[in-house]
Amino acid sequence: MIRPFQRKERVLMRYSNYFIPTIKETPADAEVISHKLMLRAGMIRKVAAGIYNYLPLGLRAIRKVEQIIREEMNRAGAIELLMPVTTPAELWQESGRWEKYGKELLRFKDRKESEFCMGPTHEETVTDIVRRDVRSYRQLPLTLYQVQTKFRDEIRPRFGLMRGREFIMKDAYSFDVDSEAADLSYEKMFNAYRRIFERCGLNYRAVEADTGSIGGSSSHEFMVLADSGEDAIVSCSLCAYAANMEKAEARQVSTKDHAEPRPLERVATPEKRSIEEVAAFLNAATSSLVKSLVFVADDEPVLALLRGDHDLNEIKLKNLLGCESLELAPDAVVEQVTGAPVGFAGPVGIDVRIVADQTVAGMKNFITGGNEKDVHLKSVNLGRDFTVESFADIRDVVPGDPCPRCIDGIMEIWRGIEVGHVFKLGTKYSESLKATYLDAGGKEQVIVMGCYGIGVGRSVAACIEQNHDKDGIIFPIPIAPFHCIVSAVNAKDEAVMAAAEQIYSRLTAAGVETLLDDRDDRPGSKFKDADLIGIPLRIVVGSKNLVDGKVELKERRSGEVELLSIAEAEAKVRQMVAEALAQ
RNA sequence: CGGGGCGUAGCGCAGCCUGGUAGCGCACCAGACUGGGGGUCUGGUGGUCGCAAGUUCGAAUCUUGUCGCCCCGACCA
Repeated sequence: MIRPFQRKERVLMRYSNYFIPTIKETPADAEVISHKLMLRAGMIRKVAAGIYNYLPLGLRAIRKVEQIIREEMNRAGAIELLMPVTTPAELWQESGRWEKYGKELLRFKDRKESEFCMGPTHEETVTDIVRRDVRSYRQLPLTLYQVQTKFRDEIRPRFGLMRGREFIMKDAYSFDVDSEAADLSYEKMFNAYRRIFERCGLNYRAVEADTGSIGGSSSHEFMVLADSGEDAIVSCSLCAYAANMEKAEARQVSTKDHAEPRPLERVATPEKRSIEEVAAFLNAATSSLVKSLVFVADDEPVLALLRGDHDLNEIKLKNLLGCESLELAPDAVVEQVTGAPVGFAGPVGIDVRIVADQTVAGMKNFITGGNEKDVHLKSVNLGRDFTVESFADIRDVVPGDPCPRCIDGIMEIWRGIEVGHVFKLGTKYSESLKATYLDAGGKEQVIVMGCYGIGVGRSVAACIEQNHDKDGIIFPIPIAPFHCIVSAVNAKDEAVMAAAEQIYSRLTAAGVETLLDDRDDRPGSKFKDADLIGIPLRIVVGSKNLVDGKVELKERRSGEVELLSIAEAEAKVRQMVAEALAQ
């Protein structure tokens, strides 16, 4: 039915006409706070594992983040385009990733049996664009970006938007004439990222990251600090050094044990397998033990040694060994290599490559496994009892380690959510896909690339992890779905509704994104909803105060309530929003 | 991929062990009262018990298979 005269009324963002299906009870399968709150606040709904509907409120928050990203990308000189989700297999075969990417890559065939995949990232596609139409150094540098849905068939999607299979990502790619120019592009993007996460109101750290299988010279991750974060990051208490745990350097501790070597001793340790068990049984500190781990590196067994209280860092070990695959050896291999069941491995009298953490180099008279069931060795010493092929940093940093960069700094460990990642790619894709240009001398050169991602939905989730209380979400104004909610306490009171609508209209006209809660509900439920969905500012219009021409202004974060005249309240809201958006 | 668990109304769950008319709370609809922090009462709507096969006079309940989901681990960006 067409009711043209209701058009104006429809334009009002009335809660009663809008769609914010909030729920009181916490859904059973949500683990982290952001997931719970996004479901409860009616922002998202699950469609399948790791796949979500973005409901209006959730979409508005996502759009806010996207908008900030676009503004900062554009400011940094990047240019927006849009690439398809569907990518033909040929491009991926050309780069070699069709085989390498594994099961995360969702593959499918069209009716003609041609193979495609859902893009988990777009290096291939964007490089294809550039190689077709960029010929000359005059066309460089060039940075292209898009905001697009990605699909990665994660083994275990979890935590709502935090680790979904389908997710919205901003990905940018830079193209430069040489690595020096590429460094400049990288720096521009790095700075743009700082601005983006600052504008989003996130408490984050930019940390050095391992470049992993993608290669390239350097990489930084932007980590939002949160206890629920899936990544461990370390930072120095004094200087600017910060890195992902995978990458964080452990400085060689110069504590050298000068004790005289004692004679090697065999001790019975029945059923004592773990470091803790052995240490307790022999009444020794875990740090006086040496942990021996058997790994299989490209089918070859390797023994890795660590001080008992340290953890192995597989990335570092993998980089040290320079192998393609690395995994902890299965029990059968351990038994074959050591001649003993798991739990009694040691370096003495063993015939495989031995690498050790640098900390081990300074140890004397330590305890190791005896390569025999229920036997450990005491007073084991390097050189005399066994030799190590190489010493290197192959352990995880632990809290209190000295900083690798400054003199007095101490390492601290945090949990973080990776919301952004910047990479110097080098020529990995431009080489395999033959993206080249002619330099000023007319000589063909390979383009040097960089890539830069931001998880948009994940940023919203991370924001909620950092901004909530027992009542719900507390959105920072820049990414709030609405800046202000006008609650008409008694929706049946005409004076109240009229005043609320006027406030709503004036705020909206002034650029304040406002939601009018006109629902005929009890005040309690309306307040609970407003708190839950996290609108930063709330104006409450009630009949009692309205008689004196007053309304209530409440700030969600502080809980501060002020009784103000309508004009004052409007002015204050406008000012607060303007200030928050001014950055 | 290995281990564990769960699929019963929109949501949260009970019933299953010991087979015999499918239940509770919330939500939803109607009405009344109520009206500044998820209110009360009355009456109602809604489920082929994930799906399939089997055992049985009879299956939500027992058996097998299958699909989906969740958790831990391995793996991965």
